Amino acid sequence: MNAKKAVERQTGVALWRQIADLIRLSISNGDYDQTGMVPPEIVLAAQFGVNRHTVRSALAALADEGLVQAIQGRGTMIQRKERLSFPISRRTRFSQGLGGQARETEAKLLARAVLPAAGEVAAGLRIPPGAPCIQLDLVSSADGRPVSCSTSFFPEGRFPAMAEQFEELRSITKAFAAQGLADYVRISTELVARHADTAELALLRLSPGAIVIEATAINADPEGVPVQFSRTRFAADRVKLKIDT
Amino acid sequence: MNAKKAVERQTGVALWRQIADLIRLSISNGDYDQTGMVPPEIVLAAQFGVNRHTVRSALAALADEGLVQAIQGRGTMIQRKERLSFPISRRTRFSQGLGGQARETEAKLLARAVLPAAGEVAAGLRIPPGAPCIQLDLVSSADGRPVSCSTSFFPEGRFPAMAEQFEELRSITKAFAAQGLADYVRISTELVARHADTAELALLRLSPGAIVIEATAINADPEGVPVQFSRTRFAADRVKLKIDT
DNA sequence: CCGAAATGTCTATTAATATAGACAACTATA
DNA sequence: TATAGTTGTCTATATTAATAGACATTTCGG
Repeated sequence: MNAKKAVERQTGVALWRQIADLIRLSISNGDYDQTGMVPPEIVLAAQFGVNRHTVRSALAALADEGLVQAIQGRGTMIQRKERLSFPISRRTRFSQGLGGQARETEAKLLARAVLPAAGEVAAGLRIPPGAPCIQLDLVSSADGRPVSCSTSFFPEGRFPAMAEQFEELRSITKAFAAQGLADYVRISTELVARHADTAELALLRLSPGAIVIEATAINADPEGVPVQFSRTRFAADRVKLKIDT
Repeated sequence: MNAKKAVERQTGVALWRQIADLIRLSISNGDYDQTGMVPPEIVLAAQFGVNRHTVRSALAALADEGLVQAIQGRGTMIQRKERLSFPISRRTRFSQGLGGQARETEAKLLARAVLPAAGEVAAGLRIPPGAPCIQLDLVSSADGRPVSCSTSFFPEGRFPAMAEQFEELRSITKAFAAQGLADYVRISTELVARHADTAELALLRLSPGAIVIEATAINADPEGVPVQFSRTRFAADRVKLKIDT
């Protein structure tokens, strides 16, 4: 359990960032729950085998994220410690899924468009390439912290008012219902983890070098006809995906 | 689709590493499939808004991974481009899951031990804390490339010969069968993505800063009694997890 | 066989990262 | 109210990362 906290040099990742990532991990693992504080800078410096100033750079980055707060004379206190558990199942719904974990969830519409379906999207939705589909870009937050950003495609022929309905109802599920689809299930999910790109860093308010989990999913009506192709990028340090089989 | 390839400075992640990660992503996305080559260094430098030497550092890192090979006068060729699709379902089995994607799969036993079950393991296996369990550490490879490393725990009371059987049969499924358990299913899976630690970098032969997907899973016999608690770390740039619901 | 286009190698300079040490400022407690 | 323990700030220096430019070397097509 007490994994050796080692950092490596000349890897293209600055020591202070490696250390910040490791401390963030320790916080979310609950390693410091007894005290509610990060160990003193000198102790951390010894643990990682670096200078105290290097540790200070790491802690400054974490303070910048709002994860910790240093108080002169006392120490560095942990402000926040979250990793929302996010269910992935046939019936995944964003806000429901988070259950009682967040007081408030929000889905914000970033962009909408109607465009001809390209290869992957057309194949997933099983519509001819070039057929019109509606694209919605969303950012979902829990308690004001962005958790994921997503791009969804819906067949325009079947759900022409998807964008308007979503804007009014603030929910994909309700927008489907308003257009005659009472229920839908997930028929396919693929997961990939990678570094966040610049757009994602901004949308999810991540620090550079952060990780996103990209879930490419297809939802279908009860008859199995695809109704939604979506690509959701989760902020990896804020969520844990729970797969219900 | 043509996402803007932007890099950021003063982030603690060297530009050459950010660029290497982006190029690796482009390769696995198939962006360069038409030519089978990476664009010329000058072009990449212009795209990323950096000096040619910085791009060269990135390409050198990728060449070090064996992903590309530069040939003077011709260009930089893509050597390898893989992302194994790995199914996650109630009946996930490592070698079966990879199907025809790899010619050869191998599971190597790194370490074995008998130890008292600690909190999380005991809870997952539903045995009293302190009850003996068998720990097996494995590295799984496909075609000689490490794909994942895992730590599994089995209740010693029920499967006392787990380690020996695995060593002989080279398969968890067969080792279970040899001890009277013909079938088992996955009852729980949790996924988290994070940076690889030093041990994982070595085991999976990753370059520093690489990402792992950590899957914490519980397998149970047909009656629903847990038989295995496992924590598997996948090399994120080599796999795509496919969830069958 | 020439020249365009690509990678390889070298030098020099600037900016960012990391180390080192000293001491000030603040907190909690004996 | 000392004092130990902690964070904050300053200076100085060495190492690494990034930029800039020049030119050599190799490949390939006209």
